[in-house]
Order: sequence, then structure tokens, then C-alpha cells
Amino acid sequence: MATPLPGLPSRGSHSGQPIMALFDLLGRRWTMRLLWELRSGPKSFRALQKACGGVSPSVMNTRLKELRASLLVENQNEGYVLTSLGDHLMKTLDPLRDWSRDWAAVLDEGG
Amino acid sequence: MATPLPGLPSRGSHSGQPIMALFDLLGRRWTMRLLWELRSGPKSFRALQKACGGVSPSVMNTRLKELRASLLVENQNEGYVLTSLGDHLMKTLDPLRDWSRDWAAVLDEGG
DNA sequence: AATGAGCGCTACTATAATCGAAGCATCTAA
DNA sequence: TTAGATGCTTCGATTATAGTAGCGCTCATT
Repeated sequence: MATPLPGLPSRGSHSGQPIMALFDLLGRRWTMRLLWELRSGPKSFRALQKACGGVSPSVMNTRLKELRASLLVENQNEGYVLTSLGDHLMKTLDPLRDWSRDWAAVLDEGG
Repeated sequence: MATPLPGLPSRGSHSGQPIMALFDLLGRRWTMRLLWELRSGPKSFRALQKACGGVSPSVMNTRLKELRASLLVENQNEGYVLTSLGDHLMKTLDPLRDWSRDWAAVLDEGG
């Protein structure tokens, strides 16, 4: 499956709109989790794997390739790291944590 | 596949952390796109399907069920609508559009 | 009352993504 | 030279998604 990038058609959209490519990318399994785990600093392939509860290395490697092609992650001496672009993305996503706490609260009321 | 909700283990995490449930939910195919298409107002099942370029109704219905269970979307007379919770989520995601434009620019430089 | 168009949705088979386990090649330290 | 860690690859089995067809319903028109 091709890495979704701005300007190219992505899963669920042929517009090439950057936001759609982003949704495609982030929507693949483990992508968000990988980025999430890298927020706290560099991690080796296996450390990352452990942190994600033992994902299969095949899928993880596929995701890491995509993330490298997207310039969100790179592989340095210390291990896999967020690029500044990736770091910025994660910061942009920060408000989601607050939102998801509210979400949990609302679901608790109803359930 | 069970609907990911805060407090329950989700794909890629057993912590039950709201943010992980959110990532699981949003990470499934077409979920983001569906929410995206509903931003502009209520849409019937079939209108939504058309807007998404003809997704298979089976997957779409699965996603819609999940989104209803998550209280992000509901089905009213006018059709499917974002709840206030879902609307707020989409607004929280707004900065992503800006980010993804920057992202596209950076990728253009490199490529 | 029949026709047709729209609705939400289900059933089914086929394909594609993901899982899970095993293992390879390389490097470093003992 | 062995033991451990590294980044991966391969492969068979499982699960999710795609794609097509069509059901049962309602409503407006004829």
C-alpha cells in the first residue's frame, strides 16, 4: 500500500488534499501509537515494539517506512525519533487529550 | 470488532486511556472522512456514501454504528449529523489543516 | 392500487491488510 | 566464540475492508 502524501490520491479521497493524506496516514494501524510513544524521546525498533505491547515487526516496519517517507520520523544513532515536523504534529494534536477526557466524562454520564 | 471507548482496552493499548480509544476509533477506515463530510451539515446515509466516493455500505454502516455508540454522530430526521461532541472534536482538529499545509510545503521542497 | 424513487441497511464473496511466530544478518561486549 | 542486542524479512493464518446485489420500508405521483 502506497504511502499517502499530499498531492497524491489517498484512501478515501482522490483530491490530493494534504489533510486527506494526513488522515490516511494517521488512520493506519499503529501509526498514532508509534508517534505517541516517540513523543517521550528516541526509541530503538525493539523498544518501540515493546512499548506498543508487542506489535508484529512486519506491520511496525511498514508504518515506520511510511513515517520516514512522510518526514515525520527518522532513524538516527539513538534510534527512531520524531522529526521537528513530527514533533510539531504531535503538539498540534495536544488539545485532543483534553477533548478526549471530556468525551470520557460524557460517555460515563450516559452509561 | 468492538467499538473502542474510553475505559476499555483498545487496539494497540490496554490502558483504557481516552486518547488511545480515540486514536483507535479515528484510525479505522473512513471514520475521519465520514466526520469530515458531516462537518458541512446533515447528510443521509446515501448522500454520505456518495460524498465519500462510493464506500461500501457495509463498512460505512459499521463506522456509523461505532460513531453513534461514541456519541459523535446521531441519526435524526434530516439524516446523519455530528453531535455537539462530534462538532467540538472536529473543531479541535481544525489546526491540523494548517499543519498539513506546512507539511505539504516541506515535502515539496524535499521532493 | 400500482409504480417508482428514495431511504437505512444486510448478505454475500473476494481481496487486502494485519497478526504472530520464527529467524537472518550485523554489530558490540565479555 | 559466545551471548546479547540491533534492524529487519518471510510466511501462513486470521481479520478487516471492498464491492455488488438486494430487502423492507416510506412517501409521492399516477
